[in-house]
Amino acid sequence: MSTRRGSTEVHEFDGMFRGFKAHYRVTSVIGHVFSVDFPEKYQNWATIDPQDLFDAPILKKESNPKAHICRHLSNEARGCSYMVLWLDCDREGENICFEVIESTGFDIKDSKRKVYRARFSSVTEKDISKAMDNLVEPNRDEALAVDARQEIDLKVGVAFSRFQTSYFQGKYQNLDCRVISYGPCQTPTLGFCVQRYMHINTFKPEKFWALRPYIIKDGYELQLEWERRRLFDLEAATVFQKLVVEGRTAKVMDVSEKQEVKGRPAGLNTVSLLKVASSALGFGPQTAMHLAERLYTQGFISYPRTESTAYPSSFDFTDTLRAQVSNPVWGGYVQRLLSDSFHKPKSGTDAGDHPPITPMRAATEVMVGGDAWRLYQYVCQHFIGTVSPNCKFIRTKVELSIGGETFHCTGQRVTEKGFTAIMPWSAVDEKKLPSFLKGERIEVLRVELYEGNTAPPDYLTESELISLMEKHGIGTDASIPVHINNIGERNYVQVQAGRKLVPTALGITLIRGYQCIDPDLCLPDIRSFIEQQITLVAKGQVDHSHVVQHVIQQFRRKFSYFVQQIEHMDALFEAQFSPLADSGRALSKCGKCLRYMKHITAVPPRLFCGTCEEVYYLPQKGTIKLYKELTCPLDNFELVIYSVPGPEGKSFPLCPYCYNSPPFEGIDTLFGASKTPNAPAKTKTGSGMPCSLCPHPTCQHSVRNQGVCACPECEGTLLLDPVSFPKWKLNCNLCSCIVLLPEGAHRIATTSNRCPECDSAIIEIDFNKKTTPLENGATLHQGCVLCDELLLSLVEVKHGRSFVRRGGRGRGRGRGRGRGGRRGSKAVDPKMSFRDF
DNA sequence: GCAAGGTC
Repeated sequence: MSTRRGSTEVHEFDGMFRGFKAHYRVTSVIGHVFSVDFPEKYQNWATIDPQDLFDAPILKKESNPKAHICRHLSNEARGCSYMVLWLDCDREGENICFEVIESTGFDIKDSKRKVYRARFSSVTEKDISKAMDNLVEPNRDEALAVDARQEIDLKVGVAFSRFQTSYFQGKYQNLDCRVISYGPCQTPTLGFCVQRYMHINTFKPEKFWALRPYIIKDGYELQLEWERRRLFDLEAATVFQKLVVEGRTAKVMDVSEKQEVKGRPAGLNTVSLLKVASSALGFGPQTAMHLAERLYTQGFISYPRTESTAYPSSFDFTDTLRAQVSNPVWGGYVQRLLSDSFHKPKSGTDAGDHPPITPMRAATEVMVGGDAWRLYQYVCQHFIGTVSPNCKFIRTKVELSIGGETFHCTGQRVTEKGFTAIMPWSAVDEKKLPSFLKGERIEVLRVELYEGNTAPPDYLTESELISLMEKHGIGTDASIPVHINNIGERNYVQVQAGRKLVPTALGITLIRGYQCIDPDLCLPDIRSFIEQQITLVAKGQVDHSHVVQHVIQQFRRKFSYFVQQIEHMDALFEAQFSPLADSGRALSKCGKCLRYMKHITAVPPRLFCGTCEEVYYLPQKGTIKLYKELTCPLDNFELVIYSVPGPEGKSFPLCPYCYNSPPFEGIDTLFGASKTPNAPAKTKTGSGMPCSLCPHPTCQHSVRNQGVCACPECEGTLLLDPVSFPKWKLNCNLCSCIVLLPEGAHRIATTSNRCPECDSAIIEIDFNKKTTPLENGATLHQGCVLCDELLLSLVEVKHGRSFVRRGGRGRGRGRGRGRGGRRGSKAVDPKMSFRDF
């Protein structure tokens, strides 16, 4: 086999296919190739009514455009006569099959260039050969069911999330949450936590009483258990107490011994691993998955995402056990298992996905590190437990009668430790009991009337939550940790000691809100409903688009009812959170009513106009100040200055209105550059549009009119930092590049003139009289920062990793969209380079 | 800034 690199590796070899010689080419994807989203036009929160999202078209976009998986598949498929799809054998896997088919340009109807699907549930030679000999066709219906789920989840989730975020963030300042999300998995997950919280809060303790007689037998003092356990009536309990006290002696009515069995575990699946990781090892589900993934990629354990607890018939237990013989703790135990012939594991369930999680090769703490080591140890112990004998013990029960009431005591004696030898935490407690003879009479030492209170349950533990999610079909093995993480990240719950999930005021208020408007919204049935509907598609019983239409229609109605009734939920918020009007300091003037808006610094930062009852979001990080009372010529809003935090903080002006509603249709496509690999996310300005990114042709604050020249590091433009006096500088609007200008100058400004050489903006500098570099004490100088020798000698590039030569970009202003320009005639202009800096 | 699903 030969292997070469690509987006993913490609392996090639010669072999046989269906009785003919064939050259094989094997490559892979990395999860879904595509994911769904709304078209650009629907991305603007300020202009799109969430209700319209239900009717919006949806697009499939490449999940990871940088990986170029689609192009890779298309390239590798060229020249192939057959394609065999070996994806996970579940619905999502079937859906990915069709994503691959689409990417490669194969056609399932083409009888010459055939597409096959391999069905297998483990990657062993036997299973692979069997699947290769029994190729089937990919199942379109199963794939369509996933398409349906994707569209439903997207539309429902995004519509509700946008509506409730805008509504509540537009009214309250201390929600402490960037987004108030809704989802058919995350919301019921939160619902479970809040349900437990309410159970605790509404719990009314009740007094109960129990009789506890004590006897002495063979020198041991023993407390006997009452057959009635406990009574909630003191009077009745006192009557029984009197009877028992008067009984004075206990008569042994029966002594029985029973052989009991505690069964060894079945194979380990993801959900069990996550539960143990949380309850016994103290790792949250997300951490546990990361550790498990690392152990998997390093070859120490098998694939960690599986539902199955049944081992495949081809599983090699001997090999897996042998790898553990060298372990200092359980090596000897494993050796004995191997020589005494290990036990056949419990049958478990086969979900048809992957085998249970098992150790693959021996590890040491030094090899994998502390946390991963603890998880690895558990995987090993669990695996060895599954092929160990059951635990056997004898339970002795002694029944006694005192004054006509029945009591008992029990003892336990382990006869065979079995798997509990390797999993000591599940050991059966030994309880010694003296021997009793039937008919024997024993004096009663004393009779206690125990008074107790019923107690509420504790907060839901992560482990209990995982069980509930699994039981109700909320999420999958891969997504359960994500949902649990989400409700924490959004500040709906907090993880307390013992990995207990305590809902926050926000979490509680949200669930109580759904409960009073439409309880369906936070019940687990909402997921079951979607699952059950798309199963109809998977089975080919109902058309995909019918199901989507039907389900979307249901949710559209739920949504409009929710919007209509939101005041009921709002009443709960009102009681819990502070209105925007009560907080924040007046900062800048609204362009509509010309009154001051308040600056809300709580997450998410916003400006709030109390008169217009409008909210204008601001960048997440950094500080906001008024910008010289300048106003935006397009909408009259007073501009603010946004400063990126850090010692070399950059500042950019932004208009609160334009930032939220860019002044052009299709503005986002103009920002193609912000989505290229060089530029993304580095702007740290959030998703809005500051003036430094605005290409408006006439506004004097736009990058078209404030840009000086092209950034030497990226596709961005350098702009004069208007508040950087006396340490004047140019900031790139996309990356971290900064160019320091002559320090201490009185004034530096851009002019409307352009450099005839490189088309950069000519800047004007008014030097300080004492430090002017100009002859005869002159202070005023105009020039191009790139071409003027004096200026060039006075500037310095910061954060420029490489001074690459840039060319063919025109003037840098407006990203080369400027008028005229010299591109073409002089494609590579050395003057555009910052090399000389 | 939004869902849930896949994956390193």
